[in-house]
Amino acid sequence: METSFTKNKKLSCSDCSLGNLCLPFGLNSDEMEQLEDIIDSAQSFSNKSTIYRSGEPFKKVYAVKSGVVETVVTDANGEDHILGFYLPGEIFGLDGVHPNQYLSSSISVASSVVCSIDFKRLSNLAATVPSLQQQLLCIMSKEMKPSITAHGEFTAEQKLVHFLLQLSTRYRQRGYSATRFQLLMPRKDIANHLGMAPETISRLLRRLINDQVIDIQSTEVIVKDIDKLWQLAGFQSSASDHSADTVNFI
Amino acid sequence: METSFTKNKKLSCSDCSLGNLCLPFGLNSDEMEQLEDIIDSAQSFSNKSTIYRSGEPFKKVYAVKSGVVETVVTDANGEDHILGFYLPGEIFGLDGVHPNQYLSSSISVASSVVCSIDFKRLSNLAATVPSLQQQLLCIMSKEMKPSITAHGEFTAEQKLVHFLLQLSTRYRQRGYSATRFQLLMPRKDIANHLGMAPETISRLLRRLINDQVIDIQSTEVIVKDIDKLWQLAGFQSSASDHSADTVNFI
DNA sequence: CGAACAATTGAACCGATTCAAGATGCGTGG
DNA sequence: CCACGCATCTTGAATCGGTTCAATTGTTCG
Repeated sequence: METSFTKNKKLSCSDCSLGNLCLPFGLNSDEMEQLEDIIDSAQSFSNKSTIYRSGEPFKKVYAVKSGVVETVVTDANGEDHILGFYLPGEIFGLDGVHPNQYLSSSISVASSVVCSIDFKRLSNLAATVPSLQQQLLCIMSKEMKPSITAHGEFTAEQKLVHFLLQLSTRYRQRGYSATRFQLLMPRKDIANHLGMAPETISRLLRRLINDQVIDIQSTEVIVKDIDKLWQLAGFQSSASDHSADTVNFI
Repeated sequence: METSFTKNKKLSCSDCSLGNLCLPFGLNSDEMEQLEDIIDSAQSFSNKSTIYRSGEPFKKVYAVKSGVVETVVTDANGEDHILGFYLPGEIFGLDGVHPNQYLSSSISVASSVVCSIDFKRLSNLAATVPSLQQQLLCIMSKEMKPSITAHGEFTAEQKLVHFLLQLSTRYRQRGYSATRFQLLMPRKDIANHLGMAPETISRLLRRLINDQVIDIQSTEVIVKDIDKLWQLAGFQSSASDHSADTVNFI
């Protein structure tokens, strides 16, 4: 049993990110077949359409294939709170494991394609495939790390810059450009997520553009000075390499 | 395989909380023995002493037996950020699963007793004990739900009141009183965690005391009007029952 | 093309921080 | 046991960052 961790050399923690396919590396072809067997076919969702609703029983987890998905909770006052955005290659819905129902709703931003996986079958499979189990735990461990900027004590600019860096890093991890990427979600949603007014987002982006740190062409962000961006985020280290993995945390 | 979820009727999601012992229900005596076998003996930590440091390799997860433990990250500017507090019966250290090292440090607030569990052995055991696997996933799923008040858009009073309600709920879940509990961590740490100034904590607590909502006697909080507290938190529902489980989320 | 919505920009306002000072509590040593 | 010193907590007044409100411009789509 102890060896089940060490013998599978194919799996390292950086593999946890799951590639652009719905699911992970480190499986032999037989295991991979079993896995593909339980993945449902991809579904398309148009802008603002709901993938699952808060309160529904937890059955499936989802992987984004294209587009962006946001998760939202509505509080007792009817106010929505956007908890996070999920980019292509990322998994969402795992927060439903606990009370065995989704506590947030997931909504497609722009049009998105997602594929779903029955969680019971996935977790049963994980019990027989150690590397799959570890990857599941890895993904969840990652999501346990709230963006540190959520913990207050940061200026609006730091929060926004950090948000941009996070997107950049996550796109890069999935094989996309870290310096040219889509900002598909509306300002209003970014503002909601970061806990500030849409007007503030506007003003700050304007300032970043004026200062030649970034450029924005329609929905595309072009990072012109990533070091400056890191500096503005409040982490002066030339952190562009290894810290990529910890951007969610620090 | 499919039946491994349904046959173990002893396990329901509410069991995920782990009792006051280090580990969970739903195991037969043989499984329980295997589990106890891998739990290390309890260790004591004095006030402000470190249990593990950010950057150390991830080896163990920990359960609080008494006292309070906080997890902290230090950013590149040398500023500390308190990510969370762990009460008796709760598990911490699981955030280290991902990059296979701890990204936060854990520090005892006041004096605490904790026991540790080697994670490799725990996760190997989980692979053979489905209910243990599910509980692991459950605990992590719970921690994936950041306190919604962290997502900005809340007044300082709402954040603080929500924090108090969260403590109350978590103490109750572990069999302690929901209306009389210890506030062991200093104001400064609460302020840091909630992203506000210590002075603000002071003023708000004073107001809550003046308004007869709570009382504070040295380190003990006495909740005098829990309905009012929920109301102040911004969730007017008489939510004292089932929402207990979702307090982290909403 | 025009309507509806999203984004931008300016000016007044407000909540929370900051700075400064005083109060309370607590362990140590005389 | 009290006196001292240090740390935590409390309270007040000035300041500032970000919000709110309002008006304008830009963009998307039927």
